[in-house]
Amino acid sequence: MSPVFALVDCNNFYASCEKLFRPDLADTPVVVLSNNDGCVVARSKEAKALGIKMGIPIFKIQAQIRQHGIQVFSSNYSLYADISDRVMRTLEDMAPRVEIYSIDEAFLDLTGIQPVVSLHDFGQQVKRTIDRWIGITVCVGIAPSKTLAKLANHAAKKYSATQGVVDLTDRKRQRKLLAITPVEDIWGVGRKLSARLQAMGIHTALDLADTSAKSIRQHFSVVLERTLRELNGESCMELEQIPATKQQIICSRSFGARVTSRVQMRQAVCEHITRAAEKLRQERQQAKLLSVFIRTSPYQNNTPQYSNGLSAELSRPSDDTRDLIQLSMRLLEQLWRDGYDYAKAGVVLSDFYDIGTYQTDLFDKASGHTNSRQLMHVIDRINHSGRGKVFFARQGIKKNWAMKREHLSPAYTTRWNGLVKVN
DNA sequence: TCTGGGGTCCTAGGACCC
DNA sequence: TCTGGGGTCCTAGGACCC
Repeated sequence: MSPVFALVDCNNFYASCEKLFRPDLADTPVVVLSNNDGCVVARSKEAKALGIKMGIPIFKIQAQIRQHGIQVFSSNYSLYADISDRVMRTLEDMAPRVEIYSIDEAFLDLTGIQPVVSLHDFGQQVKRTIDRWIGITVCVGIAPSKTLAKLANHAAKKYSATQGVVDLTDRKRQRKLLAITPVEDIWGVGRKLSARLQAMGIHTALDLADTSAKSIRQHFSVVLERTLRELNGESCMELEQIPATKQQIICSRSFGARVTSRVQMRQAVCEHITRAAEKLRQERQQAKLLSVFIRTSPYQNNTPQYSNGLSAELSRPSDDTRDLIQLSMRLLEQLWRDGYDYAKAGVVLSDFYDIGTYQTDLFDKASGHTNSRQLMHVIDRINHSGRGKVFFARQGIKKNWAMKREHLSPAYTTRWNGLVKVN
């Protein structure tokens, strides 16, 4: 049976989440900012209509914000993650196999449902249900490959006549859409590839689909060859229900204010490594390799620049925050140079092992901390309870470098004191 | 003054071995 | 002493995505 995929994608997701609890903002332009209130990462449809571009630094649109009364929000990930969960659970109730692809989109496997219910009707039903139950608007694209489903979803978003659902299982409709799709709008084709393709005279998705797979393979790579095949309706990417275990965990941040002292930098790295260790334990993995990097701002070209990173192995894989802090502090001491305005620091954990599978050598001493597992478990539980935080002294208390979040909305769904009040 | 963060996959090239 | 080629493994860097 030939496969059928649906891509369900939430419209303007972060902006929609912010509006969900603020009915007064229903028709107001809303933008959501990146961490540190740096640039715009989401826009409501009203903000898009005003021409606010994705990724633009906030300071460049101050005039428009004032002029049009645009509402600005710092990103509130716990809110978005919670709304996302509700959407995904609803999808899982409606389709037998679901791949959660990102915080705001999911692929569904619709193979074989056709004789029972029309694909278009099913798409409409999904859209209606998410709208009624959660209050989030989604668009649905349906096609025989993931790449085409993405394209169908784009079309559903772009053309209002589709009412948010496009069934692209028909070959003729596929080619019609491909013909009016610029090559850079294809999933998997970014700026660089697009430029090279244009130079070869490949301007539309249809141009790419009609190029020989062999020549694309030669000039580019298997990745683009796969994209080409998918554009022709040949499914080369399967639905992946079970998320693959991570290969690496990165925690990094730009500072809210420049860091110039070693003590503050230690606190920041400590904080990152602590978060990374939490994520690692959530994955039920232990890491053997740790990297630390620090750098000044590449945008400040009138001040001296420094950027450096170092990696080191632990003697054995660990998920104990104390081991990771210790090693990261050693690396930081080697990296640190006085006299710079540091803008960002981060840590990377990699080389993962399932807990208990690492082969120690015969003469390895018994593991470092006897109470490690229990202690980390207790710390994680307290920190997730919402009732308070336990942290390591090194993380510091007065954090001048902490992330800027001046426009944060309340935690409507995950904190009691963030609950909406009805008067 | 102010420009995000967290990932994946693929390829080329060097090191090393036989 | 000189010369050759094939294979594997690892890493860095590039490109992409949301």
